[in-house]
Amino acid sequence: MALGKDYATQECSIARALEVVGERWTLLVVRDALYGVRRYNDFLVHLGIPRAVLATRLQMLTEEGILEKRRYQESPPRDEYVVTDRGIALWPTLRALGLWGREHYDGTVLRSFQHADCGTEIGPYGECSACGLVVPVEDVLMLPGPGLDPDPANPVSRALLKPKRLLQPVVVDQV
Amino acid sequence: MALGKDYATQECSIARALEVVGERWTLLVVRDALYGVRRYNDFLVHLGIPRAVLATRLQMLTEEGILEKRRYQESPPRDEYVVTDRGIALWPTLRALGLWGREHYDGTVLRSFQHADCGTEIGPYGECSACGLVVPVEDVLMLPGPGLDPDPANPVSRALLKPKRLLQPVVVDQV
DNA sequence: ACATGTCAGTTCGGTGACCGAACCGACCCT
DNA sequence: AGGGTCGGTTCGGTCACCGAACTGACATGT
Repeated sequence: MALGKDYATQECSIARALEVVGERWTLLVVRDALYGVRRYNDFLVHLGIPRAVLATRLQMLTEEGILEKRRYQESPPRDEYVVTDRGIALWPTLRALGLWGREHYDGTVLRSFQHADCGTEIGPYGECSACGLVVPVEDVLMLPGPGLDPDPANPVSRALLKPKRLLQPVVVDQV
Repeated sequence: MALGKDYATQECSIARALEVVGERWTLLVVRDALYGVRRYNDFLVHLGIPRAVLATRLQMLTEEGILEKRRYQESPPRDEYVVTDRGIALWPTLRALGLWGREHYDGTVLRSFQHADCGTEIGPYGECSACGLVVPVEDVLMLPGPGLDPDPANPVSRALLKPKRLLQPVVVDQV
């Protein structure tokens, strides 16, 4: 994890988790992967992250089994990074964190997440209160909220304005 | 947040949250606060964190309204840091993160969390399946699991072996 | 009176993670 | 041949974090 070493003295699952996803940018990369971002350049544009840091994070997340590197064309060779089950399992954490940030800092809805089957807003543990179950991530519908810039500069942000289910690859229209 | 600046280009509640609690050690300090740790020295001993970093984090968390500094004796003047509602609201995030770490890395239960009223293990939505409700943090009973060292070196870890409710101040026995 | 100990920090020198910008190689198109 | 894209790597500078030492206010023991 970030800086120096690990949380050596800790005997704690939270500390163990933070050793893997606690570094700067890491959770945002996973978030984007859940949103359907898959390509190096799309992560780069959407996150505004230094190139070297992105390369390091993608490699580390791949080694940890959170992303999977997959060749999608041969010439020129191009790989995409697809989120695995282990990465998908981080959704409740990201959802809880997002709700906390919205509640205590944003004060407005930037994105809303609904159960695709019934339209109910997803709760802090990724559950649908109406159906009383944890909604599978692929059944979560992401919609832009009123607080979101309706005309962002970069094409990935623009592609993420369309309502879409999580995990569905994002389609970036070429200019 | 960690390093340099913020996540400037992001319009996202998750990024906003990480600007506040995304730095190294920060979430572990909040975790300890929820466990009932309140004093500088207890945080220091339990976390094994550099003193300067702890001082910075406590000040920042206080400014952000996640902890509250409170004088508990006058001579010598001593303050304790008590978690506020805003900090308590991070419990679902920490719970989700801990479950992920346990599931994917630890493979054993280090601490278990039960509904104090009925002894049922808290579910993945923070709910008590027996009572059918989301358990308020003060009604969560924390118990040591089989994976936890039964005789830790430092007195704070030892005090946290006793079953106790979250938020209840931890009692460290002097030697 | 004086030494010793505790608590809550601050100070300091060294290391290394992160930053932005430039560069690189493989491939494509014209 | 020239220019553009994609997915990186390299590089110098800055800043966060690291551990250890120091400080000051107070309490305790003799």
